[in-house]
Amino acid sequence: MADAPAGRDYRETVFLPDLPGDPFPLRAGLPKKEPERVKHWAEIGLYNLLRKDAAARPKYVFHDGPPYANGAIHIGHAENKILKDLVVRTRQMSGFDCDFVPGWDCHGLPIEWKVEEDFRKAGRKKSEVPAVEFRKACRAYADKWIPLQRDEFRRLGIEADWDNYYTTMSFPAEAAIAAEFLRVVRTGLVYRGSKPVMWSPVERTSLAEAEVEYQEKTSPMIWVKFPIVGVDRTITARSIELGTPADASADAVATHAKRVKDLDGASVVIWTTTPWTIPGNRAVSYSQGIAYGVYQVKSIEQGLQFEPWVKPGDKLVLADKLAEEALRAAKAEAWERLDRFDPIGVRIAHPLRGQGYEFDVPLLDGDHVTDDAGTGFVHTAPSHGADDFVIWTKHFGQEGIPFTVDEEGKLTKEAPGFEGLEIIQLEGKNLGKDGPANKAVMDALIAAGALLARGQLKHSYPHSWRSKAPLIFRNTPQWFIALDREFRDGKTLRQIALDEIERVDWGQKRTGETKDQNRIKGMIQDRPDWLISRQRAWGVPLPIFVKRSDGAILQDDAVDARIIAAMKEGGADVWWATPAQEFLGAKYKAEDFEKVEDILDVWFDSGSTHAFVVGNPDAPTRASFVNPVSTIYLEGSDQHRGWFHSSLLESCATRGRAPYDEVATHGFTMDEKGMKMSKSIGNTIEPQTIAAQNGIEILRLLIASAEYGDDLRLGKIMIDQSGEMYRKLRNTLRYCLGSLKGFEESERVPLNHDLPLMERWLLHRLWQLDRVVRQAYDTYQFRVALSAIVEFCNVDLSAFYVDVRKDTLYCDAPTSLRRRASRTVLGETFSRLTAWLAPILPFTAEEAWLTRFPETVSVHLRQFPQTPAAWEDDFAGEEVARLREARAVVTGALEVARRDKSIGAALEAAPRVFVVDDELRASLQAVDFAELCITSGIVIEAGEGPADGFRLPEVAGVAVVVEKAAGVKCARSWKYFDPSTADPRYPDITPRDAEAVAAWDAARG
RNA sequence: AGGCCCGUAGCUCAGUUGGUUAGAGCACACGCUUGAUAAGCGUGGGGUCGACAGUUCAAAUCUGUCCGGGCCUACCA
Repeated sequence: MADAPAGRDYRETVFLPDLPGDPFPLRAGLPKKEPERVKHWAEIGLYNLLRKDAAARPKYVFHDGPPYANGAIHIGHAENKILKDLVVRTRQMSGFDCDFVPGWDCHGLPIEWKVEEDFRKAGRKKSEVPAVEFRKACRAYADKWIPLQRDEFRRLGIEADWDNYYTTMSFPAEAAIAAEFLRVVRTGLVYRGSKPVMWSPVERTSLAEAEVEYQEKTSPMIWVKFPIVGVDRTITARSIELGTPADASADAVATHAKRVKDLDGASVVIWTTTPWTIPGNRAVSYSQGIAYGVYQVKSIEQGLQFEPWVKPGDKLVLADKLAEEALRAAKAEAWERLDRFDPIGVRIAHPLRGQGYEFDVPLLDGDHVTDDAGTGFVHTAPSHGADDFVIWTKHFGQEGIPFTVDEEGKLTKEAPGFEGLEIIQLEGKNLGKDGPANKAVMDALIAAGALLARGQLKHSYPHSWRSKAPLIFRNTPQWFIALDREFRDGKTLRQIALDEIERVDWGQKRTGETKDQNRIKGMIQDRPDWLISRQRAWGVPLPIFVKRSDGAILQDDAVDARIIAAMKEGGADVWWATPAQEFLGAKYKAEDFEKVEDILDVWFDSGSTHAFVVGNPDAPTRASFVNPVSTIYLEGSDQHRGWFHSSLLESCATRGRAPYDEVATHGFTMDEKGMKMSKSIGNTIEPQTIAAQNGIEILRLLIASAEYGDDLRLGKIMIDQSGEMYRKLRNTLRYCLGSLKGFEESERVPLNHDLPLMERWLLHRLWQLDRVVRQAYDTYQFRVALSAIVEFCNVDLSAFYVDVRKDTLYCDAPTSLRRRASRTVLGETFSRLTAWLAPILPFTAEEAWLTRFPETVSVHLRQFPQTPAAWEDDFAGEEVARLREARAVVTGALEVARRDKSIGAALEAAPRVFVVDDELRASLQAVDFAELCITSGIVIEAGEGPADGFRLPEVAGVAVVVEKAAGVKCARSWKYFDPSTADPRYPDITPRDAEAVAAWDAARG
């Protein structure tokens, strides 16, 4: 072959990066390939291999917050689980053992509703279905969804212990949740109080806000007088300053005297549309922001067909803005404003004083009071309204809130004079209409002379969405966990929780962001006691007995142990299915105790998962949870009031510490305009759709590149952009694979400063990138890592290193040191890129890795490669940066020449480069600058260069004049060269190419 | 309605303690290449930093008000 004819086609001698059979095509076919890979990982038991591999490493616990076992997963679930997967995978590859046990939350209303509906369709009311049967149906419902969701999560590429997931409804979990509650009971924090809830007398049940619908209803409205019975001398700011209990100045005495005179016989007037709540009245609220006056009636309207209740001379206290309206309703004709009214120190009586309502009624300052309607004073019945309850408990705690209404909506003996009266009619054709309670109360008020006026009002009123009957607010006994009761080293639960919030890293240690910490802190600071009892069916009971004689909770280890043991065997159902005496044993008599039948707030369930899933902190459930370096929770930012919150309180109550060391949050998925996704608007995007159309890695990449702490925007443009990013990354891996084709260990060169500058520089870049990527992954800032990787691939590799080195890679002989160095360093690059990308692109990284190393098991069993400190090479870094600046002037000049049509490809040029600076000129001369500029030749000269030379304003002292390359075009490398230098055997190619072809020919005989 | 948070090029993001003409990648336009080719390279256009007011010699950066958006304020998870 030595005498190869001129005009030979050298293409076969060029080391092009195409791969035989193209095992790693640019067109990835992700939608089809991803599910196959998931199946493969399951088959080889990758998860167990990961555990085995990492068994000896430090532990890092990621505790999965359980999604609700109901319905197909949506895009929010996908973001959540993908972010978790990113953390788990990066921890695992950063030298830790990061075991991930996924879980499901199973109890709660949504399933209860669904099951209730199913029973109703079958013609059975919930009240007719035995509790155990009903619960069994709920369990079956959750059980149906778990495997479906699990498969959807696996499709997202989430690596987890999918065969050993946890649920909050497994028997051991239910027993553990009950046991956790009993632990809290032992702290003394659990107490029985009460709270008004939305109640449907017709259905005899409480309702959730979501079960309530608002409809028009006509109600009576009444203005009621609360007589003023005393005016105390007030303590002014000035007297406090002077240290005297009351202002004793002569002026103050006179002012007080006038005040007493003005208010003598006066009444504070309230307005309400629920007369039946008057027996429950315990306070009147006012607002400091409203101006009030004392009004005296001068005359009443004449010619009325009835005698109004108001009389000339009556003194009424009203908000100035609403006084006229109230006085007109009372049929007053003329009145006089005697004075402004100051509520401080005024004592008033219940309007039914003398009939069992002997107490004074305090005047309370409340933010909820407005002067938009009514009288500016708000009738406050803590049993019958949320605002009422809040303002009352703020001043007086749980004391003194009466139970004036029973579960049928009848007034009780705590409403003297009205016992047994129905608020709403429960039967007959008037079902849902007002019962006799309203009229009876109004009659009593009239008889007491306390009614000022009345009328009728059509307004929006809550109704049950099922029975359509009107609802009432009813005070019911409930169980609470106290936040401000000292229990552990003299600290309260609130204090311990706040201390733990300081200890935990909410991002302030990782990124300096304090918003999550502030948010949870604010919530814990402000929240009321934890209401933990619910009158529902699908949950874990409060497994306690209350002594009838004194209301104390029975605390007996033997009883508790029997309850827990039974639940471990038979689940929470045993609480309903087992006679109380069996739990109580021989020591107690069942009839002496009330068995609590409420269920626990489902937040208590999820707040207890740390106890039975990871065994926080001293009873780890797996070897991989022993002595963790750190325990992290990561959820949507709504969980500040959800899981983060309940877990914190539960664990602080039972263990005195938060169950986590780190918390990270993510925002919500929005549409492309940043608007909330909703089915009714039709702007939702399903993860299943992205998986089927684009491949789930496109979504993973999108999430990894986002600032996930903020809301995530999702639309076609973003998905397309992510697809482009994917293509670039994949093509980079593909090019590496092609360039490394047939690489053998013997070809490897030592990685030291004897390498060519380009390779020294590339190693230096990898060293830099290594630091950025590690630091970013350590702080869960995936976008920082990814953008550094992408920029490296685009700017350093594709546009520079590879572009320059193509000539070497394609045309040098295999023995060329330059080519060997390049391939060795590209191997290191490939090694790092596949590792760094593996958490984000688990499918593609695996595909690339196994394409190069088919004998290995999985890229995911790797660690992020250690990068030797010796790769740091500031000289190479700075030198190449200078060379690239000069190169930018050359490419700029070539672009001008191209526009002139004087050249096409860069190889057609041989520019002259004028460099003023001696040092820079020396740098250019120290390397093959033509190679860097991908030109066939280059001339470096000293000086400013000609005036019409090409210059860039940002690169001073460099000018370029483009000249066409001399000689002939090499038939192999397409470089222009002097044919007189050619090897006679290969006259049409450069000597370098001739050497390579000779070797190629020799290898093939 | 309140509490907390977000708002920099078409898109995703950088912008150190306030300090020169506000950056990157992608997208877009034009050109080159046709040996990364349903690829690769180069050049270029594009931003009153949500709006307004203030503090300052100087504001994307600090303060206030407003606008737009989100989460929370559920016997929802």
